[in-house]
Amino acid sequence: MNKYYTITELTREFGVSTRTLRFYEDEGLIHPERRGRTRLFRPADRHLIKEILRGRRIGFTISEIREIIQVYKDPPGEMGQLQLLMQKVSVKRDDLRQKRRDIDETLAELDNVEEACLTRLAEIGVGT
Amino acid sequence: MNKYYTITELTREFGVSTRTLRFYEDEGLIHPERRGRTRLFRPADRHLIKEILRGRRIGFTISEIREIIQVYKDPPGEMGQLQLLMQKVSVKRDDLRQKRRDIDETLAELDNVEEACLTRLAEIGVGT
DNA sequence: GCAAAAATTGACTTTCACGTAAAAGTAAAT
DNA sequence: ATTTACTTTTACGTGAAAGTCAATTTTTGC
Repeated sequence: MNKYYTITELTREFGVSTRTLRFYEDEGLIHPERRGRTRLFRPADRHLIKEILRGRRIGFTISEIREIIQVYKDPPGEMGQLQLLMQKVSVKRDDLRQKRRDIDETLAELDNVEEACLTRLAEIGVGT
Repeated sequence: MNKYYTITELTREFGVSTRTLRFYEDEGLIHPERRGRTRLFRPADRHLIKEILRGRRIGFTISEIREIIQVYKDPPGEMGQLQLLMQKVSVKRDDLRQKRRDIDETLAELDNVEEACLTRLAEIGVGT
């Protein structure tokens, strides 16, 4: 069996264009197999794409995403590299925590906006 | 009294360039006063900049930020506009919630990365 | 086995959010 | 009065992440 996905199956599933997936391949994020020139995506590729898009949603750059993926494939063996990586992880973590605070604050603001809207609607509604 | 801020004071406080603040003015996000040609920022401007940067951190575009700011200055008076706005708010909210999930998942992943690093370090440390 | 649909490559274009350089005006301090 | 530190406008440049277009293959359905 060993299911394969075509490129358009995946573009439909994830709502991205073929150009995007090819771009990710060019950037070395994914390595779909080939039958001739045609790309064949395996479940592993599909999973990777999921992770890529998640990274994208929270604002990681392509190279940041690439870096994370690299770690999984081949964790650095050298001491210095490892320490550097851990530093980066720590920075990223702080960054993400800040983002979460930002999101919470913005969500609260959106609540305000909504309430203001409802009030307005009520006013208008009464006047009609 | 009525404190004014110079542009560089604010760039230092927020870690952005003058170009950035001027750009935000060009984009209609802020409207600092002028003494001659020189910009004078009031506390209100400073506060707005804070909000803009928060929006930026979570990936809002300039026009999305502009939209939110607009609502505060001048909530739409027309019914249709209001409903449209509320729809947008609802979409944004969903978007932000998704982002928060993404962040949580990524934080968990970073924990894994870190642990893998620590394990590696221990291995190497022993071998030395 | 042949047409239609789908996939490929390559080059060019676009959008966003500023960066950068140039040339000149201001303002306070020495 | 001159230096020093900012500030201004104008205008072109840039990098990331794709979008678009065109000209070929390749695959699939019948």
